[in-house]
This record gives sequence, structure tokens and C-alpha cells, in this order.
Amino acid sequence: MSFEKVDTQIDFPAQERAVLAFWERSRAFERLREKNRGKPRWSFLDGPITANNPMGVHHAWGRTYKDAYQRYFAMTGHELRYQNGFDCQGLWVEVEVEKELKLKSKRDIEGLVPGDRFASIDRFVQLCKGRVDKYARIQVEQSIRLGYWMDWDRDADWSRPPDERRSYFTMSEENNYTIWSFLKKCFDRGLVYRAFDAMPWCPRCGVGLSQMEMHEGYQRVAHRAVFVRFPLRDRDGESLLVWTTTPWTLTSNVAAAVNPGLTYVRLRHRGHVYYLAKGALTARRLEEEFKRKEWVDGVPKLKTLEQIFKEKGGFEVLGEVAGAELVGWSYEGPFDELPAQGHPAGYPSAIADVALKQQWAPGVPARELHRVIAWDAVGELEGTGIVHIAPGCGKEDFQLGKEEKLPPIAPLDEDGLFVPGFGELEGRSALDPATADWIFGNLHAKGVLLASEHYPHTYPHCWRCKTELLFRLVDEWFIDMSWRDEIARICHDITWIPDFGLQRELDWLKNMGDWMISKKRFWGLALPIWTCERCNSFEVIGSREELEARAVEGWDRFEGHTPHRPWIDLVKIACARCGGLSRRIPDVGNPWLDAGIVPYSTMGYRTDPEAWARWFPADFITECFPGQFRNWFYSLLAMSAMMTGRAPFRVLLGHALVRDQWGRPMHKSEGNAIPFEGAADEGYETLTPQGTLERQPPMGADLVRWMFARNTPSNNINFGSKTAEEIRNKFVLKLWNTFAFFSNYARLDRFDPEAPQVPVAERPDIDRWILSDLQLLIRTARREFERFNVMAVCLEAEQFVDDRLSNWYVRRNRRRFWKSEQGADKLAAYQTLYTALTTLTKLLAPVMPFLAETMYQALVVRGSRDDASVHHCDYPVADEALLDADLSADMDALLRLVSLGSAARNTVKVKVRQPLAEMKVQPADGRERRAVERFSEQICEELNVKRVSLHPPDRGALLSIEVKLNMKTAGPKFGPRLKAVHAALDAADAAALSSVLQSGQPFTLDLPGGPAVLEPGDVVIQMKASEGWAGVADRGTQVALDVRITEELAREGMARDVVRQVQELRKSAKLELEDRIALHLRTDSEALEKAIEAHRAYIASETLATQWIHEPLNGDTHSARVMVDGQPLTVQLRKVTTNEP
RNA sequence: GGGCGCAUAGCUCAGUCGGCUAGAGCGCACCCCUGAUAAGGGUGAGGUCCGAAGUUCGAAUCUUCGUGCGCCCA
Repeated sequence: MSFEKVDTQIDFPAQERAVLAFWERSRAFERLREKNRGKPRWSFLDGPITANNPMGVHHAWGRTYKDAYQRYFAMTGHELRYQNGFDCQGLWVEVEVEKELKLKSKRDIEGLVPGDRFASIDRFVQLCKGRVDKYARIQVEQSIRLGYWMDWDRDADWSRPPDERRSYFTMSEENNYTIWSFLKKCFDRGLVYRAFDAMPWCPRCGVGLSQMEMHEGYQRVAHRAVFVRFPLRDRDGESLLVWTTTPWTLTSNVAAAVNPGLTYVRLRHRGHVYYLAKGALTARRLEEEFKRKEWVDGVPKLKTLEQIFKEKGGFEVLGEVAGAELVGWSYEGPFDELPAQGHPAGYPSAIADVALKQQWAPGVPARELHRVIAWDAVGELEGTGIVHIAPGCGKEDFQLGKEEKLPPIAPLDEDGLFVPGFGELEGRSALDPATADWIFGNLHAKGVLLASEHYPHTYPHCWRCKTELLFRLVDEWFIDMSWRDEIARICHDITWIPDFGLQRELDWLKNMGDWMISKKRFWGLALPIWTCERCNSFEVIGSREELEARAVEGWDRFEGHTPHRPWIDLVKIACARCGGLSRRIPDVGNPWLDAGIVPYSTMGYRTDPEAWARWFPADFITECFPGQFRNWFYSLLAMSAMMTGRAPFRVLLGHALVRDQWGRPMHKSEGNAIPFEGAADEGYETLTPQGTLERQPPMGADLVRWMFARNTPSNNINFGSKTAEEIRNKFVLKLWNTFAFFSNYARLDRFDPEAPQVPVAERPDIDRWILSDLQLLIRTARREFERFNVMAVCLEAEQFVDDRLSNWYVRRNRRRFWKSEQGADKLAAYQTLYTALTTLTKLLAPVMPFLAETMYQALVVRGSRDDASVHHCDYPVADEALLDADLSADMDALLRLVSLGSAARNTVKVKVRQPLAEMKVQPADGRERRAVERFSEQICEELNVKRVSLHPPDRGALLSIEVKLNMKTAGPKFGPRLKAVHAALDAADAAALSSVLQSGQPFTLDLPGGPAVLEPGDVVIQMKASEGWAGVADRGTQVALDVRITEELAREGMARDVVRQVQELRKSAKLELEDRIALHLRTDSEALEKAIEAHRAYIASETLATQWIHEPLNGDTHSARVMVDGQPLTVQLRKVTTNEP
């Protein structure tokens, strides 16, 4: 079949939907897999996407890479797995389900089915699974719309259990049990342990956060800080001055720390003596932050302590004392009346028991042990230089407490409420401002409150629900990471792109703490840790089979369920040490365990070791890297190091973050995030920095992909409609218009791609040039894809399409396609452009799969019944025989000469439509000389001159130098002497003067009234051509245009103008390219009349006028009154049918 | 406090072998084109390639130090 007409106005999203339907109908993806089955493998491992919400446009960045590289390796003949991954388990899903159900706490979840905790948890877990399925399905649809080819789950697949679906799901049994095997290995090496620690804790979620999670949620907030005095025992009327931003922790105070190396002052204030660090008295606290506006709105600047004392009645410094001397002093705590302070070895008793057993503290109540301890970390710039220590309320406090044998007091329950033993505070929330009020009131009543203030600082928040974190003493499970060197070792087997990734990962490995793997929640990996009720020892179970063999209770009820809560909790085993009954700890696992195990769980490590060995390690992974060094990359590497000691992937490509087009971080809550469908298909609204909502048109998936692919992976991308429009105009539309141009003329001319090829050697230079550059593009594309540098492919392709193919090749060759006679030259043009376009479809297919397919179908398949797809093609290979470096260099020289010619026209403002007689060139080198000879026709056409000639060297320079004063600077500088300077300048040797000034040196003119010094800025140096010529020079090249317009040339110019006006009218009359017309032209201007007469044949052939009518036309005509060369002209035309004469 | 990264035009960024006069797009000014056309093209203005020192025939590029910003860790 022949070529279809192609509209230059195209709805890209609609075209993409048509391609999707074609792929679906023709089973294009399945056929690609069949085609590549058995070929060399290329193993890609997908990082699981959290199946918890629909994707935003930012997800498309990584997925563009994933698809583009997969497509490239498929086109170069590789077998792939095409397995997508979904991250399913974890708190983020729980939080969303809680929101849907309007649940506020863990107790609400456990009461979902009233009175039945087991059924409640079961129901909740089912809802979590359901939410994962729901959003996984949505993400599949979105990914398909992006053009991402994966082995997607289809309707029938969703009713199967996750283990039997096409994508992998981290909630699958295989995934969970493979993690068990990992934990078992850790256990066998003695690396799993349980510990009490003061953990960052989210009171809303009722869960502790790991070190890596805590970093996600820092926010700047202001807390009410207090200055409190701790009266010293044995020193009447004297107190330590203590400062804290968390007043609720004062209830659990055990000690006060000073820096033994600092100097402290004694000062008297209102009859009482205070101790505080000398530097603290005058420290300008957070002054820098205040200046830099790193502050919280509405919070006043902090006062110095000096100022506070002065305002409250003045003070007097009595003396200084070394910090070391304070150590050991004992004091009265602010809440010693509370029962918790009186409980031996700490509070509550569960913790006191452990503290006693593990010898963290003596069996004495905290209030009897209050004393000053030494701590080097205490500074004097933040508070008072005396730090209140509550081992049950802070990480460092807890460590210090253990070292100093201080009893820990843990005041809060899971929900952040005070437990019994804290008097009136019982049941109050530590976060509630009313609680702080109560504490302030209480301290004030006791007379120990000196002052309070609002203190801004960055404080950790729950990264999921944004609640402020508290530090809480809890028991959690950890993996001892003392074997970190084993992980670091395999990092060196990986190619990191960008390469600083290796250093980042190694840094993290060096600094990370032990891995907290437990979460006191419901939906997640069931940690396979069973503890004995009798002897309190624990062990880790490594597989379902092992559990079944060890089970002494509950297996029958568990069987048939996935290893999730609450069913797995039913299984009890006999303690290996004492035979006692062991039950599973209620905790679930850290979700990064789920994602980190996938190189094993998804490739058949346990089920099909041979298959696993074929696909492991993955050749390539790519993800957004901020954060992943301590998350997915970390868990992948750590778990693989433990499992096999091998790197789980060979190449890692990391990419940065998507910002909005003004460079602001994208946030759903800020209104500047872009939903995926909005960008791909539907258009979207975005909030501008001015706060207005702007409606944006859709970009289409290809454009979204291209924008991501052309960006430097390591730089954040400012993504938005502005860039989209730019790239659409300069690249996508150019490509499309070139394709449309070709198709529309090929259709009219019945161009047959199967016709015998005009030998390349016989084609014109410009054809061989574009073919040569095409080979260079192919070479670059292959090289850069292999380096995982798709950006370079895109930038090179843009340059080829825009600068070379569209703006030069097609523009220069239009007439070869227009002309009516067939022939070798026309055929060569068609064949050349056809080769360029079909090659481009294949080159671009990995990045722009839709556009490439549309073009390929129209250019190559052309409706033949065979369902060939561009994605089944082999990726192009450069034909070295077509490379012609010499030709490219000549063409570059030509382009330079043409741009100089345009510049020369510009200087005299003669439009290109006006033909000129001649251009003379004084070439800078042999290359330019040859370009003039070789491409004179191109130059003449492009610049609309009749002749181009080389300026003979023996005739001297083509242009002369002219130096004029720059009146802007020279005027004020020389004032009344200006005339004299002028004259001297005219008399001076222009060549010598300009060479001095151009080298940046001043030039001195000798004048009667004394020398005048010219600076380079004082003059304008121009190249001047002889009378009637316009000249321009650049880098040794000089060109001159004959700008004298003869009557004959003027007539020709007018004729071209007439043609243009007629074409304009044809177009507004919506005529087809091939339509013939009857034309009537009428003017009162004699000059114009003559021009039309002289060029009648030319006008007729250009405008396809088959009938030249002298009388005004009647009936179905189109007419316009236009101006040509300042003269009015009436144009009338009418379409004629072919059988008219 | 430690580590990593970045710094090129008003803005967003290319420039990874050290090589002629440092580029692109946007924006700005002027001009042009017109059957690829709701586009597009050309020309121009605009640069201390963050600063300083060094290596070199030659540095935006390599080294060292400094400044500023970002990220990570403590």
C-alpha cells in the first residue's frame, strides 16, 4: 500500500492510545518475547514500587529508564525477564487503610471486630492486602499507558494468589519465607539480638522508627523550652540551672550532666545562687539561624541568658568553678514526689527488672541517686551547659544512664500517654500542649521555673503521618551489623552511575548502626522469632517446612494461610533449649527486608536454583537514589552479602528528584505535584509560585519519557509544561513535520520504497552528507546505550533531527520533492529521506515507543497485514562505508558561509525573498574554498543570490577595516576635543589601530592639545565593503553581498512575493497540496504589473495555476487584497477539477 | 564537627581526551521565512566558567586551599 496522508496537526495522546490498541491487538509484546527466547540473557531487576497510591509523573522517570534500556537490549537480541515488582507490606499501607477507616490508634484496629482481637487483626490485614491489589492494578494500567513493556498481570491474574502472578509481590509467601532463610543465616551466626533502647517512636502509629526512617521526617518546629533550677542538696539557696526543650521528660529526670572541661559561674539572682556554664551566660543562641531566616514564623529572636537574668531583676557573678568540681554533687529533682521516682532500679517494674538483671542500675530509686555526672558532649552554646538526663526518654541519655548506672524511668505507653505512677499526668499525652501547661504550672508552683521560651529547631517527625516523634524506651529486635566489611566488599563489584554512588554507599555502611528489624504493628513480614515462655531464650525459624516440623500447637489452624498475622501467631513450637512452649514475637518486619531479598525470592533461589543461577546477578537496576543508599540499595547489598557473598547486580543507575518547573519540590499537599494521567493524557492543574491555578494541556507519554530521558540522571529535573512545550517544538514536532512532509509528497508521487536504490555514490553531496551523519548518530546511540547514558542518545538525536535533518536537509531539498518530473535525483532524495526516517524510528524506539511505532507503521508496514512492530526490529548498526568525514567538514564550512551571508543581508536589511546578483567570498582556508566550489548551488539558493564567487587573493582584502568612535563612551570622555579625535582617527592606520585595540590594549592618538587615549570600548570596529556591497567578516572569512537591486532583480523579488501571497491564499482556502487552480491577479501598479507579466510562467508553476484568468472570477472563489512591494494587489483563485482544461 | 557532591549568560543547563574565538534552550533586541506553517529560521546584546595559588606550551576541564549552596552522617 502507498503512504497515507499525514496531518501536521496531531493529537499525540490520541495517537498513543491507538498504538496501545495496536500492540494489544497484535500481541506485540508477547511476540517480542517469543522472538528473543533462547538468546543471550539480559537480566533486569525491578525495584518494587509501593503499591499504595496511584503513580505521579515523578514515577515515570525511573520507569522510562527501565523501559528504554529493556527495549534497547531487546532490540539488540537479548532474552529478558520483564518482571515488575510491587512493594506491599509495611506501615505506609496500614496508615492509608487506617485513614480510610478513620481509625486513630492501634487499639482501634484491634477493636475492628468488636470484642474479637484476632478477627480484628485478620480483617485489618485483609484490608491491607486488598489495598495493595487495588493500587497495584491501577499502577499496572498507568504503566501500560506510559508504554512500559512488562509482563503485566491481566484481569485473570488478579484472582490468583500473589505467588502465582506475573509481577512479583513482596507479600508473596515465597518472598516472606526467603527472608526467613536470610534471618536464619543471621541467627546462625549469632547476629540477631533483642535490646532495650530509647527509640524514636511515633505515638500515633504506635511504632518505633529505625535509624533510616527517622531521617525522612525532620521538620523545623518551635518547642516551649524551660529554664528550671535543680536545688542542690547540701548547699542551701544554691541550684543548678538546667534547660530543656522537652519539659515532659523532667518527670523522668535522673541526673544532670556537665562538661568537666568547661568553666561554670556562680551567680546571684534575686537572693538565690545559680550554677551555669560561663559561655552560656552570654552565648547569642541561634543568632546565625535567625539571620539566615532558618526560623519558625511568629517565634521571637532568642534572648541571651544574661538578658533573661537582667529582665527578671538583675544578677551578680560571684565566681567561677571548673565543671569537673561540680561532678558528684547531688540535687533535688523537679518531680521527686512522683511514685515513679521512688521505684527501685527504675520504672515501670518490667524495665526495673531488666535493669537490675543486666546490672544497668542499683536497686535504689532514682530520686535518691540524683547527681551531677560528667559528659564531654555537653556544650555551652545551646542551653545552660548543664543537661538534664532522663535515660528513659532519649537515646544518648539511655547510653549514658547505662554507663553511669542510673535507673531508667520510662514514662510513656505506646500511644505516648503517661503511664500510672506519674500522678496527675497519668493518661495525658506528652505531645498535648495542655500537658506542657500543666508541667509549667507545677514547676512554677514549686518555685523552680526561672523562664520559658519558644525554641526553634529541627525535630524528627513520623515520615508517614507527620506526627512528632517521642523517644521511648522499648525492646526491639536488631541485626548486629559488625560484619559490614562483607557488604562493603561486594560494593566494589558494581558499576555505580554516577560513580560517587560507591563512596556514598561505603560511607553509609561505615556509619550505620545495627539494623532494627522489628515493628510493633500488624501488616508485614512475620518475624520468624519464637521466644520461650519458660527460659526466655529465642530462636529463628528459617522456612515454612522447618516451622511445620517444629510446631507443637496451632499448625492445623494456620495451614492454608499466608505467613501473616494473626494466623502465623497461632503456631507454637517447643523451645530447643528447655522444651518449654515458645510463641512468636508479635512484631512484624522492617519493609526493607521485603525489598532487599528480591534478587533471591524472584529468580527462584529456593525453588529453581538453576534458573536462579542463569539470572543472578542482575545486569542492571535503576532507581531514584536520594535515600536508597540507606534503604533499597543497602538492604539488597546486605542481604545478598549474607545469602551468598555476591553482589546482586552489576550496574546501578541512580537518578535524582523531580521538581516542579520553578524548581520547587513536588508535593501533593502543595498542589504542584503532577498526576501521571494528567501529564500523559488528560491535562492537569498546577499551582504557580504566585498561588494561581494553571490548567496545562497533556504532554503525551512519549514527551514525558523524552523529557526524563534527556536529563542528566544525577541532576534534579524541573519538570513542567514550559520545558514540555520547548521540547515538543524543537524536537518532537520537527520530527513529526519531517515525517509528514515526506509522507505527503511520497503519497502524491507514489514513491515506492522497494524500487531499485540509486547507488549512494551517485546521489548528490547533500544526500551522502545526511547519510554520513546518520551513521554517526547510530554509532553514538549504540555506544551510549551500552554505557547506560540515554541522555547522550537523546541530545545527539535532537541535534540530528533539528539542526541537520529538518533545518538543513529537508529545507534545502524541498524543491527536489516538489518538482513535477520524476527522475534519479528525485528518487535519490526520497530514498535518502526514507532511510533517515526509518532509521530514526528504530533509533528512537526505546525512548519514544509510540511515535516510533506510528511512524514505522506508516513508513514501513503501510497497512500490509503483517503485524510487524518497530520494537521487533534489530537496532540499527552503523554502515562505516557511508561515513564521509571530509564531506561533513565541507558541509560545516558551507553552513558557516551561509550564516555569514545572512548576516551580511541583515546589515542592510534586504530580505531573502529579494534576489541579489552576487556574493563574493574570501575563504579562511581550503575547506571553505572547496565548500564554495562544491556547494555553490546550495549557497545561491539559500541566500537567494544569482552567483557566488571566490575573491581572488591577488586582489587584496575583500573588505576594509573601518574604525568609528563609540559615541556612548567617547562622547563624555573627550568632550570638546571630539572633533579632533574624529579627525585623528580617520587619519590613523585603521589596520594597526584595530589590531592593537582588539588585543585589549589602549591606543594613543597624538593630538595638538595632547595625546588622546582610546580604550577598546571607545571604538566600534567594522568591516566595510565597497560602495553598493554589504560585507561581514568572521575568523578570517570575509563575505560581501552585492546589494544593488536592478530593475530586473526587483521584478523577480516582486514575483516571489506574489507567489507567497497566492500560496497564503491557497492555504487559507484549505486547498490540498496537489489541487490545481484558476488564478486572477489584478493591480494598478505598473511596476507590479510588469513583474507579474515577466514571471508569469514562474508564478503559475509555483502555485499550480493551470488557468490564468484576466477577468475577475465569479462563483466559488477565494480572494484577498494584499500588498506587494507597497503596491495593492488583488488575488483571486478557484480550485479547478482535473478534467477542466 | 566529619564525608560526598555542586558552582558555566538574567533563568534552566550541556561541555567526562586539557586544545583554536566556551555552547544550547528560554527570556530580551532586531530581522527574516511562508505548501513542514496555530510552526519555524537568522543575527545580536549578554560570561571574572565562584575566588586564589599551582601543574602545563596551553586549564571551564587536573591539583591544593578558600568561599557559597545542596545532600548524607554525627
